[in-house]
Amino acid sequence: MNYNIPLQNITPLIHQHCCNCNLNSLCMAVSLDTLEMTQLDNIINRGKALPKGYVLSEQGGKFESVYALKTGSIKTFTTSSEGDEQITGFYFPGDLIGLNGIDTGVCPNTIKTLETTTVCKLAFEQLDELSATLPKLRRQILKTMSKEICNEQHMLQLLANKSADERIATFLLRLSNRFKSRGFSPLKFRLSMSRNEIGNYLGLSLETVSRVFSRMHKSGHILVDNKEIEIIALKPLQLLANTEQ
Amino acid sequence: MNYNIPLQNITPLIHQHCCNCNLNSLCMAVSLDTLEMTQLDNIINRGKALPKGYVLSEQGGKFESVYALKTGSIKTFTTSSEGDEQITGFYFPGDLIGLNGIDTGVCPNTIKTLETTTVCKLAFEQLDELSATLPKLRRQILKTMSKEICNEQHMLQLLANKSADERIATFLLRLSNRFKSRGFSPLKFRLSMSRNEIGNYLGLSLETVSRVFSRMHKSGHILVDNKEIEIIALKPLQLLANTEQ
DNA sequence: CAAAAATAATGATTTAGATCAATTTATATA
DNA sequence: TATATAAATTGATCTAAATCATTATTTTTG
Repeated sequence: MNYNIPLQNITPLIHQHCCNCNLNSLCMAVSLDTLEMTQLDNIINRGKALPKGYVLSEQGGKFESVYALKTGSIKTFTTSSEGDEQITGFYFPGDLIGLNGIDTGVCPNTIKTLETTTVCKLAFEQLDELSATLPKLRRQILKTMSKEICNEQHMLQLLANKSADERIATFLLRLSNRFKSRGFSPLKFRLSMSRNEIGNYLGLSLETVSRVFSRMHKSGHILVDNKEIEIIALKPLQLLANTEQ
Repeated sequence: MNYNIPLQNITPLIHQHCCNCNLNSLCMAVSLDTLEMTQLDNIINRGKALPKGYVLSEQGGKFESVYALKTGSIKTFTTSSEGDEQITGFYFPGDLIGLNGIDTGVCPNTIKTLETTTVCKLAFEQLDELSATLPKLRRQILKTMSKEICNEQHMLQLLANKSADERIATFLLRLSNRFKSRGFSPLKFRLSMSRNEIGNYLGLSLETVSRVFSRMHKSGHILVDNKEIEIIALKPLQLLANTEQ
């Protein structure tokens, strides 16, 4: 055997099937056995790396596929008739994106990469058919959508009656939790979205986002170096958030 | 045949099976054939009229059932650790409620009647099993959740960057559309929720809700008589909403 | 690598809607 | 049917965050 293959050439190989994917437990394939995973494997279209700003699916287009995020990050947003954009979510490795097109058969939002990103593309019709015979897969799809609803209800709560400080603190803590569950550092991470995008998502102006970051930096809660964030005082930040993450 | 049976005694009889239910097309049973409907019928527990303020399911409780609303109206809300309530949705006949408990197995919000209300209770495990053999039913469940996600994303957009006037106008127009699709009058309806509940849902104080109602009344957009609303100028109201319903 | 463009930080000013307060109207209850 | 309680309206005041404006920093690109 040749052990001299460069790492970057090995990586795609060991990750090319669901059963070897390290995102297994987060993604579709949770708790499926080997045979079931092979069936799932057969309907997956593994994509190559997509550049920053790449549009995976456009609002108004036909709903056909869902996407499993492998590396990088993604934003979803709706564009109003006046042309202004509302970000509806940020997504990270292991997330399954695009299921909300089922109802109307039309994509209700645009899916766009925030940085270099790799995804697996799943044809929805085939996924649905497969789910008839794989109860665990069926349950996983429902769980994903259920979680999405809960996330959005959590956002409603945040937007309806929380201050700028509470929104930002909650935003950072939720990111922290999500990174943690993916095996990334929960206390030190890089924001792949701009201040403007954070503000848009949280219903704040970009100036307010910037000001709150500065304030939290000065008060010693976090360390802000442009897009690099380090949570210094977790408990006080949680207190500041004043909400469940 | 006896044609002298009072109407209130007939109604429960002709509505006791899904295939005779006038909410058919909105609810679970959309496009199922007679045999399929009979199967669905077997797992449904039809309830009697519930009084105003009745709690169907409490936040934190075990997730076991979903509810199909037959008559009346319902609100769902989350309660934070500090005890304040955030309304996440209002529901009307034909709506299917409670699917967001699937992810964690725990009810993420409380489901409460806003007035005298009747519902059908469906055991989720049985519903899921049945959906394996009934593709249309499976699709209907996914559609319901997908629609819920879209609704909430629409709310995010509303809360993130719309004025009080836009929020209220959009709220009224969405109600109008929902009543219309249920065969009720789209221009004249009774609000089953209080100003306080509307404000909570829309991220506004009850005073602002009241003021906007008064303003819209004075400007001739709507007619407000306490809980009775009549939309007088639909187009101008849509213009005021400045958003898709 | 320098110039241009985009993004972020910070200060000054404005404002929409919250909060506080009082009154009116509607609903529940004895 | 009167009384108590809750809900809604309306006015006065306050404030958090938006907007406008400038400067600094970062990123892109020729």
